[in-house]
Amino acid sequence: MRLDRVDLNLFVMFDVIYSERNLTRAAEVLNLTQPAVSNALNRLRDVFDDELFVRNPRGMEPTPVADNIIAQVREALTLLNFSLNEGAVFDPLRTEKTFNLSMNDLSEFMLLPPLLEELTQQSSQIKTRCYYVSRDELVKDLASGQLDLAIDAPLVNSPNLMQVPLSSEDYVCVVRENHPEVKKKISIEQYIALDHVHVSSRRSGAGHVDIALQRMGLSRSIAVRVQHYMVAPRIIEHTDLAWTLPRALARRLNLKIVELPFELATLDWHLYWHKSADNDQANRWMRERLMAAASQQ
DNA sequence: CTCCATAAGTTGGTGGTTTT
DNA sequence: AAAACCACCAACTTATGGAG
Repeated sequence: MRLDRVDLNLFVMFDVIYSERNLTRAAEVLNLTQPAVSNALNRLRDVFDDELFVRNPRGMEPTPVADNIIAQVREALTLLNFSLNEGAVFDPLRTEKTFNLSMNDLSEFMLLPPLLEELTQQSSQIKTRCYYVSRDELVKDLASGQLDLAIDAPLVNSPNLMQVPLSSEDYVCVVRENHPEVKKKISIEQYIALDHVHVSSRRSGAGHVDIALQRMGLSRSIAVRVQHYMVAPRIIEHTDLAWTLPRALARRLNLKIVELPFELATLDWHLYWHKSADNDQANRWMRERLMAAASQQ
C-alpha cells in the first residue's frame, strides 16, 4: 500500500477513535455522522488489512495492530499539525477570525470589557462569540473545534484538555445601601438571620457558601435562587436580601460591601483548550489576551 | 437500550475532453 | 493556455436493521 493511495484523513479518524473507543462519540468530535466514521473505519481496515477495533463491553477496543501503530500515527499528526501552524503566521491585526468562547455571564461581565477594549485599540478585525457550554459537552466541543476556549471552574478533567488558572477571587457579602440592619460589619448570627440570593447555573444542589456553613453546623435561608449573576444586583437594590459574591464583581456595583464573618474558599476560574490547539498561534494569542484581561481585575 | 453496520440517495470535487 | 462542460466517484447524509 502506497501513501498516495491512502486518504490521510483516515489517520485523523484513527486517532480520535482510539481516544474515544466509541464511534458515535468519535463522530461528534469530528463533526460527522456516525455512519461516516463507520465507513471511514472500514476503509482504514482495508488499508491495514486488520480489524483495528473490535466491539466489546468496554467499547471499541484496539487490536494489537492498532496498539502498535497509534504512537507513530500520533507523532506524525502532531508534526503535520505543527507544520500547518508554522506556515500560517497569525497576525492579530489582519485576521478576521471569530473566536468561540464558553463562559458564564460573570466571566463575560468581568473579562469581555478589558478584552474588547484591547482589541479595538489595536483596531483588530477579530470577532468574539460567547455562549455557555455545559461541562459534559465542553470536551467534545473543544475537541471538534466548535469552541476555541472555555472558562470554567477547575472541575473539568480530560487527558486531551489543557488548562491554566485564570483568576482567584475571595467572596464578600453585599446588601443595598441604607439596609436597615446591616452596618459596616456583620456577625455570623446576623448573616444567618438574613434572607439570601443564591446564584447557580444548576437548578438545585448546595452551593459553595452553603457547604461551608454546613461544615460549621449552620444553614441560611435562600429566598431566591437564580441562574445568572447579573440579575442579582437589581434584586439586592430593591430588597433587604443579602448576596455573597466574588469581591471583584462587588467592587463594580453600587452596593454596600461587608466582609464575610466566616472562612470561605476562593472562587477559581480556569481557562481550557484542547491539546490540538496548544501550538496554534491564534489560540495561544487569545489565551494570552484573556489572561491579561483576567489579571487586570 | 445503546451503539455499530448497511442501504439508498445526494453532493461536491476531480479529471478528461471539448471549446474559446 | 485558459475556460467550460460533463461524467464519474468518493464520501457524505438519512433511514433502518441488527448485534451485544
